[in-house]
Amino acid sequence: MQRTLSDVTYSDDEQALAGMAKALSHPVRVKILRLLAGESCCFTGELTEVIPMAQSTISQHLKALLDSGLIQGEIDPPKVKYCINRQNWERAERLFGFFFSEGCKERCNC
Amino acid sequence: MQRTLSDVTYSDDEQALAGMAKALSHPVRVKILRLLAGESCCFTGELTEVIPMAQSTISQHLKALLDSGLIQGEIDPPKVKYCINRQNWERAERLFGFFFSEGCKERCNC
DNA sequence: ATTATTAATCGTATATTTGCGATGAACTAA
DNA sequence: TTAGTTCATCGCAAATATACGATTAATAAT
Repeated sequence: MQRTLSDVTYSDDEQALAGMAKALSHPVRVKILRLLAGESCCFTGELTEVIPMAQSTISQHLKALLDSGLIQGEIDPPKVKYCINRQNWERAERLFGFFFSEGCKERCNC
Repeated sequence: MQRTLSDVTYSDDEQALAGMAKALSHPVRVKILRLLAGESCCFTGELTEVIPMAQSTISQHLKALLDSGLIQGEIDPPKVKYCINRQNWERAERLFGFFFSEGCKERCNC
């Protein structure tokens, strides 16, 4: 993308929050996270049984979640067990919690 | 096993959370929200002074934030004052808070 | 009226995302 | 070995997102 103007700079928190939000910005990824987090750790195969999407598409979304750090994969041949990454999950919880709680305080006179 | 594609259904919460996350999925929108929420309500013009992006681009991002419901606009000719929409902001706070707190409880044995 | 200011919208170019089927890689079981 | 299972990756097409400059609309001030 063309960037002829001076580049915008972002704080670490802004980038981290946007990155986490991007991982959550597709409903099927929210659904996958709920399945992984709420019930138990899942294998990819179980996800394809629950979500009517091509296996390759689900694998792509899992990769996006892996890249965000919100989940981790554990090889258990021939399957792969995906789990919530507790550390990053809690970091995301803090980031979003702080973002929403600190925003729009008494100074915002709308 | 072949299955019928393109018929994934999502709950209201899944769609709402993904929609809010999408609004937060670009760092400049996070920055705009922080400016609107943290300091004071801003006019668009003040944003263009702080963020080195074309006015049309910032206007596009503001429109995305408007569509998400996280902000609202108040016409104050010839300017437009954008503010956090408290109601939807708090809804987003609850949605994200619940999502992260309910996920990955004791059942998740990773 | 004319001019200035402000912000939305239009048109365009490019980048990214999304989804699928096909294929490949790694491992197991026979 | 051969065949089967599981999941990642490739290649492609379509949709969406991003960013810009130019233009338009609305209003205020002169």
